[in-house]
Amino acid sequence: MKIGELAKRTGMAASAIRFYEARGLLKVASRQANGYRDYPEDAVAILAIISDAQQAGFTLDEIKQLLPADVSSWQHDELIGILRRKVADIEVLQTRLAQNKAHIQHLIQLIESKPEDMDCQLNASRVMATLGLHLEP
Amino acid sequence: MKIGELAKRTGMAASAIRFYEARGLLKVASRQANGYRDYPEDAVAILAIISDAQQAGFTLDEIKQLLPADVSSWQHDELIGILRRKVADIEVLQTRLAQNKAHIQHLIQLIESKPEDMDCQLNASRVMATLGLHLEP
DNA sequence: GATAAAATTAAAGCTAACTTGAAGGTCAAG
DNA sequence: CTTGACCTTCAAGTTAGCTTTAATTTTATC
Repeated sequence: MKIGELAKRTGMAASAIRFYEARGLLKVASRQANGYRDYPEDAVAILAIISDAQQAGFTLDEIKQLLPADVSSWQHDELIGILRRKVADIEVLQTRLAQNKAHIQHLIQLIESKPEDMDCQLNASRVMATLGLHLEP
Repeated sequence: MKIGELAKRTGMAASAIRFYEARGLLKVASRQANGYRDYPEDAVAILAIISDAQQAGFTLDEIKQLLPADVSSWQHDELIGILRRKVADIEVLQTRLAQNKAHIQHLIQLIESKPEDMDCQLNASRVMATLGLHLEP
């Protein structure tokens, strides 16, 4: 499969695929007689993994660790370690997001419960005060 | 207060504070006779808001919308709109994070439940297959 | 055989959010 | 009056993750 087809099948830009190769995420593709890269079917799955891992919040460098050139060389413990750490990271993010969401909702409440006769200036100050008081831990 | 003190009190670098001013997030600071920036106490609170908003996932441009130079000019409806959109964004993120977490945990399960006599190669393939089958929507 | 579509490379460009560096003014201490 | 900490500006550098451009070759199509 040439890079164009691989690009279409993965939804990635050919430039991105070459970029991944340059970064060492993809093992260097074999070449056809004309010099064009020639990919095996597997490449689609590997790029899918890269794309998924990225959506899961892994950086390209982390993904590189996760995907040694030789798939059979995956290190059980190392892999598990990386995955566990990522779960921990996600949990931290979840907590932060929940706090931020609660916070913003609190702000919305505050702003909406503004007495109709309160002027903008005062309301703004009230909001400011709240931000100052509650946003920081 | 000079920029150095403000930096210390907010935990930000002076360069970052100047950067925010250049980006229009902070109103241009008044100057002392010698040309040094001179900040009022309020600046600490404003920088705290910027920092918090950032942690909440707002970009500097969004924060700029949230923080008009003149606090009293906050537009009720506009502000509410921005906040609601941010809550929606956070909810999308929460869903994705939950999915990613579940996914990674599933992988950990798969890898850990590997029969002791299965060789690495096979296990790797199994993991690969799982990734291919389940990571994409 | 002429085009157009697709491939190659290396290098430069882009966005975000800053930091760093250069070159220099200001100020308190000794 | 010199040293060093702190301030100024402006320009350029940094990291991530790609994209764009340019110059060139190959392949497919009319």
